[in-house]
Amino acid sequence: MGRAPCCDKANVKKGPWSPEEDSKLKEYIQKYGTGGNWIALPQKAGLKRCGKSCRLRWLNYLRPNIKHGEFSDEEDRIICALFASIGSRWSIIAAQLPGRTDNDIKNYWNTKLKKKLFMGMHPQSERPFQSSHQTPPFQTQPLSSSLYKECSSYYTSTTKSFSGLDPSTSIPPSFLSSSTSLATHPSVFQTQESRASFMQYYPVKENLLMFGSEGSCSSSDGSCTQISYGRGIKQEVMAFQGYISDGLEENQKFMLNYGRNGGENVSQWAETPHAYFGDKVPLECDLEDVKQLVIRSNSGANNLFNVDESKTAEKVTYFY
DNA sequence: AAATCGGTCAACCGCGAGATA
DNA sequence: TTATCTCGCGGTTGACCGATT
Repeated sequence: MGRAPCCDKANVKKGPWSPEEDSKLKEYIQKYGTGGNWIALPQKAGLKRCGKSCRLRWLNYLRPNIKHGEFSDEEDRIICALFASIGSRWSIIAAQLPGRTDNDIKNYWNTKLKKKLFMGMHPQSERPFQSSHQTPPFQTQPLSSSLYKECSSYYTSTTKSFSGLDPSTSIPPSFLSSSTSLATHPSVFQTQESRASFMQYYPVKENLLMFGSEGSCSSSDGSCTQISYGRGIKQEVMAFQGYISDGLEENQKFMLNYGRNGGENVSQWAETPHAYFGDKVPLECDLEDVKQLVIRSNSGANNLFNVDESKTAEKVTYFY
């Protein structure tokens, strides 16, 4: 038996939203909220739209504080750093860029940023574009030198590791206070190495790696989950633990405490005592992780980061 | 001036996860 | 435990628009 459709496809309007529909939706949500049920919302609001379509329109366009227009270099850097670290988890990346939506960032990455990155690293590139409909982006603006420096320094072929990201500048403070913490997305960390590399970005405050709280509300659904620290957290150690071996005392152990506190999800990284972070903690990723990341991101026909699996490590670095 | 091409981005689709009955 | 429903995510599509031929 197939999946039931979320709405009556025959009786819903598709395509671009009219200003009238926009104002209907906006007015309704501002007055009554979503009611936690997008499926029922269009009927209540007098819209002939699918609930999913309403949700998307609200989240990506109508909700307050949406930022449109050019991305700053700093935003470029953040996207770049996070993409290298966690891949195409756009909602997570969006959560670190207030006012930006996952859709925005995804579009920006696919249409501009990866080309900028490519051009910045290979201004005289002879690299072939492997699909006939891939246009060499020679006309695009080269990556700014600072961003190029940042992104191109991810990978060091001699050590087969990524490095060069300064944790104190690459990740904005809001990253640390996101309501959509990575801690709630265990699948983000597909390998021990990537877990460790991500964790290196988090500052340590009194022996705790912290997620959540502090009023930042940038998740793509516009909702906030207040994270509380300390008291009352049910100590429920979840799926993953990380080990960081470089820049820390050997095999320093971190644990994610995750659970619910009075109906709220709470999560908290904790470390055993005596850990320290040096001034510069290199970002370490296993080469295979990166290859897999690139290969995975390659499935689309328009992807510029085509990688032949047979390429050497040196050639893999070519793309970053 | 018309046709074609390429880039952008809003919107759609299908799937997995989580909640609930 | 299972079935069903809704939400949210990431990949993809296609309309639109400006540039080029």
